[in-house]
Order: sequence, then structure tokens, then C-alpha cells
Amino acid sequence: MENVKVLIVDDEPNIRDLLSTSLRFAGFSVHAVGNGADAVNAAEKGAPDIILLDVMLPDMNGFSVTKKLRSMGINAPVLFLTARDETADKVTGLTVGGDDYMTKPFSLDEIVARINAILRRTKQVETEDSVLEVGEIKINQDAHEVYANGEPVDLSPTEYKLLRFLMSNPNRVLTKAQILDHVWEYDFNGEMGIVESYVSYLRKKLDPITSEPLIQTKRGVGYMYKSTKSSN
Amino acid sequence: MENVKVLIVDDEPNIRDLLSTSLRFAGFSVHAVGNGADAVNAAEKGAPDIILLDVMLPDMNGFSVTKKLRSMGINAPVLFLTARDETADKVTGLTVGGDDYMTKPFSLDEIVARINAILRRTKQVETEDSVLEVGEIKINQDAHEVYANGEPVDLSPTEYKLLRFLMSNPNRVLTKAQILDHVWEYDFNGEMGIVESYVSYLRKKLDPITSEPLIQTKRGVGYMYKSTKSSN
DNA sequence: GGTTGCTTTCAGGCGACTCTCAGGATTCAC
DNA sequence: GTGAATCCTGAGAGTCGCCTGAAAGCAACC
Repeated sequence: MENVKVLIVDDEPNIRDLLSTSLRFAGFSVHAVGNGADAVNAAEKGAPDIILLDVMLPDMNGFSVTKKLRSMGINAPVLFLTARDETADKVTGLTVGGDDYMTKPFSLDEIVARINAILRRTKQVETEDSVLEVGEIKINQDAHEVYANGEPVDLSPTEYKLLRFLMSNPNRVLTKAQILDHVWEYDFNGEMGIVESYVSYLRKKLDPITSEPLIQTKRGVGYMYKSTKSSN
Repeated sequence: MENVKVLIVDDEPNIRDLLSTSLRFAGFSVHAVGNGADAVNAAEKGAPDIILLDVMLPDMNGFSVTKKLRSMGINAPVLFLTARDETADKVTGLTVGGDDYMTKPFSLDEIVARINAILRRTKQVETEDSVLEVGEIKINQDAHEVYANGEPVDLSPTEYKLLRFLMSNPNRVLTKAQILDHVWEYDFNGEMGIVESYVSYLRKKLDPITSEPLIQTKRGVGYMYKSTKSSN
């Protein structure tokens, strides 16, 4: 997981900064550029392990950039970023090999998960495990499947993302603002009450199966996923 | 813990002085400015380890300042300060990476705790341990959990903050005024009798578990957390 | 086009927490 | 020993945060 190099290519500075900051915090080594030409240069010199590439760039589009890269022998997998309306037709044919694509706006937790999934598949570097198991809950991130005490649990996409975020920070209180910023799309404009709602949904599905409530409320602070094991 | 540089950005001189004084006393190296432009300059020259940033500034808002900072390669984590009513909409997207936010009015002890928590997570400098253990009481600050002789104790937020403050000054008498100033929000307008009440609450919860009363009354002066062990 | 499931908001209700007050207990000075 | 200051603590009013059910928007899928 150490020293994974990510190249970010996006012409919107906001997105670039957002991605840089949060991927750097997630432990990646980050380099960000704003157009296709710079991307080709940076990829040549920096030898990234994965490339985050906005499909619509000022100078060239995703097709051209990847074509150029491949012709230069740069085979790092690409995670394409596209606006929501330009989905199907523009992207088809792009995600060959280990590539993948995400629509904007995305959630920060989700993009880290996708990067790890791609690296796992292409296996060019050591990555996180695809199975996240904390206490009585087990998540298979490749299959998007959740088990509580071995019993499968059916979760909606948002429920799944929330649970994954909580489980990747066990025994640490997370504020509702942090949860909102990591689990919801970055342009989400609503209130934090939605976190309460989804915690309630998760509890309703999980608590009947587990031996004890796993998501604890820390009144006035936030929520915490409790793992009984690591009791220090 | 030595030589941690904090940059304070707030347009209200009162808040600026309050923060400067108390953070300096807490052992930080402090620099304070009153607007976004100065903040960018100061951050560039001073290379702070953490930035305290009011969201609403006269010239630019928190978003713009951080954007500018990030684009300049300054990746110091940011602790945002926001008024209580402008929480939801203004705050979304702020707690990226190691960042966090607090609502005004805050308590001084709380802000020091949050600064340490952020530095701990981003690990760019040596910081205090997340576990505070003095005598028979142990506090896990990440989980907001308290143990007395290994037994978990359930505390309200204010009880927790009071205990933490007492424990971080063991074997030293703290006056009620000091306690009020550090544990309660800076605009608290009530009487000091409330400290007596909360000390009473703490004793009722802790004394049955510990071998001896831990919070001692120094009549006419204040209270002291007694630690038999670390007598320095 | 209608059905279905998911997301998001909202409001009622409930329990927990904060803060105040006052009577009783303790300590200290003299 | 007496009085005065200080502290302790139980009771209570009011507030705040959190939970949850209900329902309105959305989007995807037959």
C-alpha cells in the first residue's frame, strides 16, 4: 500500500485539489495536472501505478490520451472520470484491460475503494485486501457482499458505503460531517440528518443478526463502529 | 509536541487573542492573522503544521483559502471554525483528508484536543498519545471512552471534558475559574457552581470503582486530580 | 408507463444532558 | 463552640440531540 503513485488529470482545479488532498491522506503518492499534454509528460516521467483521467479535457479527450499513453508503452490502468450525462456512448470501449470509470460527482470513500479495486485486479502493486472483516461483520469489496455472522445482509448502495466507511475506522468516533464528506457525493447539499437516517437503517438490518449493537452513538460527537476484539 | 506551528486565521480580534494566548500556553508556536490574503502569505512563509481557519472571512471564505493553499502545495491540515447556525450547507466538503471543523463557541480544552487529534492522524509531527492514562483512569480520546480500573464508565460530554482537563493537569490545583474557562464554551455566562455540580457527577460515577477518591477538593482554591504514581 | 426500490426530508416523541437553586454538610477562623 | 464561608448534592425545569416512521421526490428497470 505504500508508495502507490497516482496521476490525477482534470481541468477543474476544485476537483484536482479535492482528489489530491484526500488521496494523499489515504496514503497514495499524488501528482496532479490539468490537461492531456501535461498528463502524457507526467506519466512518462512519473511512472504512475494508476491514472485518474477526466474524459473531457481542454486539449484532448480521454481516447487520445490513453491511445498516446499506450503507444508509449505506458500500461498503467486508467480510472476515467466523466460527467453524469456523458455516460454510455463516450465511455464504451474505454474500459479495456483493467480500466474502469466513475461518474461525477462521486464520493471520496468510493473513489479510494475503486482505486484499490483496480490495483487489486491488475496486481502490479501490493494493495489492501478485498475482504474487510471487523468483528462480526465481513465485507467482500469485490462482490459488494456483506455478511453478519456468516449470514448475508442485503444493503442499498448508500448503506453499503456508510458501513464500509465506519468499518474502516473501527473504534474511532466519526463526526456526522466527516461521514457526510466521505460517504456522500462531494456536491451533496443537504443536512446531516440523513446520516442519522442511514445509521438507523443499518441498525435495523444488522442488529437483529449480531450479538450486540455494533454502531454506537457518541452523543454530541458522532458515531463509532465498535470492534470488541482490539480492547486495549 | 515541541515546536508545533499553528496558524490562526480569524477576523474577530477577541477570538484571535483568545486562541493565541491559550494555544501558546498549551505549548504551540502561534501566528495569528485576520484575513485570507494574510493567511496565504503567512502559510507560505511560516510553514505551519496546522491551520485554524474561520470559514467566514472578510475577503475570502474558507473554501477559497484552502483551495489557494492546496494549489500552492501547502498541505497542512485545516481545522475550520464556523458559527453554529451556518453548519450544514457551508461545511459540506470541508473535512477532507485530515481536516475537521468546530462550531463556535468552543471550549479551549476541546480545541487543543481536536488539534492534537488531527496532528495524530496526519502524523506529520510528534504528538500526544491518543490514550491518556493517569492513575486508575484511562481515557481513549479516539473512541471517547473512559475506563476506571479497566471497567468502562459512561460519561456525558461535559463530564468527559472535565475529566480530561483534570487528568491532563494531575497533582496541580485548578481553580474553578480555570476549569470554567477551559472546559466550558468561551461565552458561557453562568455561575461557577456548575463546576461543583459536575465534579459531584464525576465523583458519583468514578469513586465507586476506584480504590480512593481521585478528585480532591482544595477548599478555598479549587480541585485537583490526584495521581499517586507520576509524582514529579 | 407503471412499478419498484432508493434517497432525502421532515416532524413527533423520547430520553439524556445542562444548568440552577436551595438546604444540608463540612471546614475554618476566632 | 460559634459563626461564616465554602462545598456538596438532590431535585427540577428547560433544552438539546437523536431516533424513527411517514411520505414525497427520483431513478432505474421491466
